[in-house]
Amino acid sequence: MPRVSRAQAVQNRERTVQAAARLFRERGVDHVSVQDVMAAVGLTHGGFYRQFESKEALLPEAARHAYDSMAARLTKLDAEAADHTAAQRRFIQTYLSPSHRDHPGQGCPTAGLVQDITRTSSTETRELLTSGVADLGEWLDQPGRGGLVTACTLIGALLVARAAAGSPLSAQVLEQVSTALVSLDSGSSVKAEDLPDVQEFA
Amino acid sequence: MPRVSRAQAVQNRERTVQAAARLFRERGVDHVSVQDVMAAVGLTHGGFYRQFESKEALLPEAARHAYDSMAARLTKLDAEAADHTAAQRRFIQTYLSPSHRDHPGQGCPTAGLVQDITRTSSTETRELLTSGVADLGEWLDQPGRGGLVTACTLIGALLVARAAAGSPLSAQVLEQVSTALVSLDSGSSVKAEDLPDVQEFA
DNA sequence: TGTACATCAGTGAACGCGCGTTCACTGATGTAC
DNA sequence: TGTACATCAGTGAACGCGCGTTCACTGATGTAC
Repeated sequence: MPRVSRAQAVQNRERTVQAAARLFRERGVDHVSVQDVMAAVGLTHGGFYRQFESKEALLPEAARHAYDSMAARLTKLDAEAADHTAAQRRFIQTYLSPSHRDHPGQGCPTAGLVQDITRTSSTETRELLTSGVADLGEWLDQPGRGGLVTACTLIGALLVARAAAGSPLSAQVLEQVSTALVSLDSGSSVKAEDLPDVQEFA
Repeated sequence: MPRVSRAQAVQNRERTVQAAARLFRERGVDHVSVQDVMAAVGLTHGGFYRQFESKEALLPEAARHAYDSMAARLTKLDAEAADHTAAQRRFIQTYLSPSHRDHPGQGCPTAGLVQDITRTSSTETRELLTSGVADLGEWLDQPGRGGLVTACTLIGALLVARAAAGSPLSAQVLEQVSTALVSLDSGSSVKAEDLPDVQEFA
């Protein structure tokens, strides 16, 4: 099996980063072993060190991958929506959907990695979060409501909804925050039932 | 040394829970060993199991301790402030202070433990977070702004500010969110410089 | 194009370490008389 | 109140396990001629 083509090796590396980006967000860095990541790509753990210096070195690459997906999502929303305000509204609804709560692996990198990034010594990784939040804040900016505030509200609500999963409070948080942000946005009161049925964040 | 009085043993147990409540919030459960907790109380690790069934059993007790402190803080704020609105304003300012950002050990249990509680299998612990957030939401409730939304905004802002510590964004988040929440509260624009100098959250 | 050799991606056993947990032991505390 | 004994909080060595990392090895790939 071993000694795979150069192209294959490069692809394996990319898939490893992608798997780590998902697993780290799902379980947190500490609950994902090198073996877990490699198994997710169909390889054994030993080969990991021919591609990465250490497990620690995976975090910045995984974070970059996750934040790139996030940026792509924002661009796509703008392309698909009627205008930026509509894109913002759609983003908020999707962000606060039960689906996003239940699938952190493909979800918001900030929500999935805050804790690990808070404790990492990797400046690079911390800067990824910082610019990711700043960019999201700009994208969410509205007259009368700073985008950074909206971003923090979304992140806090999602994290609380995840921790409270199983309790009625979880859905309640998603609904109340969604309603508050969207109605402020449109200037009119919007009921949770009227929101479009949002399936997947990723 | 061993065989300490009954009263001393009870006190040692309480101090152990207290130390865990601090350390878990500071570093996360996974980065705190049983030895760390016992050493913080001046004991050795072996004795731990005469007081607790396992390390896992510490989390609900630590969480309860932390949420009790939180509840006491809210009560105290109401007692000291002119009215509830003033207490709310003061809470928000303290919550979003650099001091609270830099000292998670005595700070908000939800912000400090969300990640660990999200992943725990302890229903008891999850319920502590759930009722803690619900209570805070009620306490923060205002006409025109659901308290749950405010609570999520505070939590999200604090977590982002912690992860971004060292970057200008960190202080920016604290200031912008504080200003947004307090000015909405009072109905007038309040500048960050005008906020009282808040030293400690705990 | 074909051949011989070097490279190196991936394998899987092994190592070292930290951590949760156990256990025999100690000796002051608490209790029974 | 005093005495003898049982209890048990705390000690520190030891165990087992998982995980990050290393390393000798394999054999297809890539390259030099």
